[in-house]
Amino acid sequence: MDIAEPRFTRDLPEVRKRKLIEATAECLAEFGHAGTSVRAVAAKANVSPGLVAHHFKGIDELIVATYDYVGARVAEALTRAMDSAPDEAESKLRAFIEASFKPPVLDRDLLAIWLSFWSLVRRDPGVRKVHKKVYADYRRRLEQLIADIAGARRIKIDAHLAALGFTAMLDGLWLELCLDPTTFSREDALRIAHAWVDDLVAGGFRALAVKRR
Amino acid sequence: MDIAEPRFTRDLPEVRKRKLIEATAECLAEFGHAGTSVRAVAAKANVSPGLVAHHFKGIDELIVATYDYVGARVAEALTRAMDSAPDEAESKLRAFIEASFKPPVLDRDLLAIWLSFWSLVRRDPGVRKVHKKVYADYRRRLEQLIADIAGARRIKIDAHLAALGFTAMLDGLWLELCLDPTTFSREDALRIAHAWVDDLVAGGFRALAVKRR
DNA sequence: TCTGTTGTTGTGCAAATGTATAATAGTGGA
DNA sequence: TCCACTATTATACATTTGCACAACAACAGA
Repeated sequence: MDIAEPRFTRDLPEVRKRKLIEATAECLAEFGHAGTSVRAVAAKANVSPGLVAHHFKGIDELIVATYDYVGARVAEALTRAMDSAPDEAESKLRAFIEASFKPPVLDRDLLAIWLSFWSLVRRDPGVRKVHKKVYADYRRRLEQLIADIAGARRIKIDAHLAALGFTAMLDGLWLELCLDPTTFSREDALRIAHAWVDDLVAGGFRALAVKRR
Repeated sequence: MDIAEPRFTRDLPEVRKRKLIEATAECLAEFGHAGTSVRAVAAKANVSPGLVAHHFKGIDELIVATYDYVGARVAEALTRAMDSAPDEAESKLRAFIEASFKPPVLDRDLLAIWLSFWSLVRRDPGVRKVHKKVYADYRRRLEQLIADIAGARRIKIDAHLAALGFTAMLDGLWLELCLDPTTFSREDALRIAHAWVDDLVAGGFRALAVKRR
């Protein structure tokens, strides 16, 4: 008669870790950095607080893991957008822009995670390393696209500097749009970013032509 | 004989508040958002914890006040730079750029304060209001400069959109430079920003020419 | 010199936090 | 069916947090 219903289910460490990471993401989105504690995450994941300590050293490590996880999903979304675009640099760059300003990239919840992570960058060398790597990858892809576009059109440009400026602009627009979607719109951001590409294609940014690094 | 040395000195509310605000700024810079509590601030300011509660409702209100205070100092620094430039829009814009990428604006400590503030924007309507105002002012000034530059050269451009893109780029560069000064340099950021102005002056950004808002 | 105002202290307390620990019980393999 | 492994729970404990309170004392005005 008594179907012994298990008081808890046992998961492979990787599975449980992923669940905890997802719970952390929810906590950061819902309560912010200040409200995201080991206990809050445990409650959100319906497990005991001790379990979090069993899998992660502390809340900081959990936030880093969350950044890793969510960051990979963002990179995926961007890659998918580029892959489904025609096999031509400009189209891919524009697909990248489009993907940058719609979910899952344009997402208030994502910003909360990013903010928490950024606040850890300064004090934790390991975090700094992860951040460096993620952004280097991010920029390398854009730099390549920009170099391809310029190369095909015989435009002389320091693709490295151009990519720095372009990513900074995308980041800034993304940040502001997540923080306060009422000041300007998705469409404004898209127009601005596409205009930058128009300018690149038209041979603008001549001041960045000289390679000097 | 006994020179009664006062156990504490009495300050006017405004003076004491400023001291607490400065202590908060130091805490945010030193310990980050997580390590900035009422007690930490009190210790940094050499006062009792109770005093903080006497002047501010809680740590959040203190962080907002700190953002207000520091934000005003930043705006001051930028204004001073523009005022000491020749009375011509392009010169002023370039002075603005130069000031943006050197202390006290380019400052790791400042970023810590900004990050804390940003993390409050989402949940607190009052904070959101302050943020909106600060950024609106910031953009209005740049928009005016851009409009002046374009107007003097008979260049058709949507100054509003252009200012949005330009501020986003400055913010992105500033953010990245504060987070990790090793990926690229102050000089890189300056070149990129100045190149944007070069492009504007040369009549670039034709895609933003159509006013459509 | 006295007195009222209020900035300031010091302390206490309940709640929340991180971490450690022993005990428990799912789960796969023998 | 039993056993070993370990994911998981439950609990405890020392700290830290925000908040509240009463008492104190600096300072200005009379």
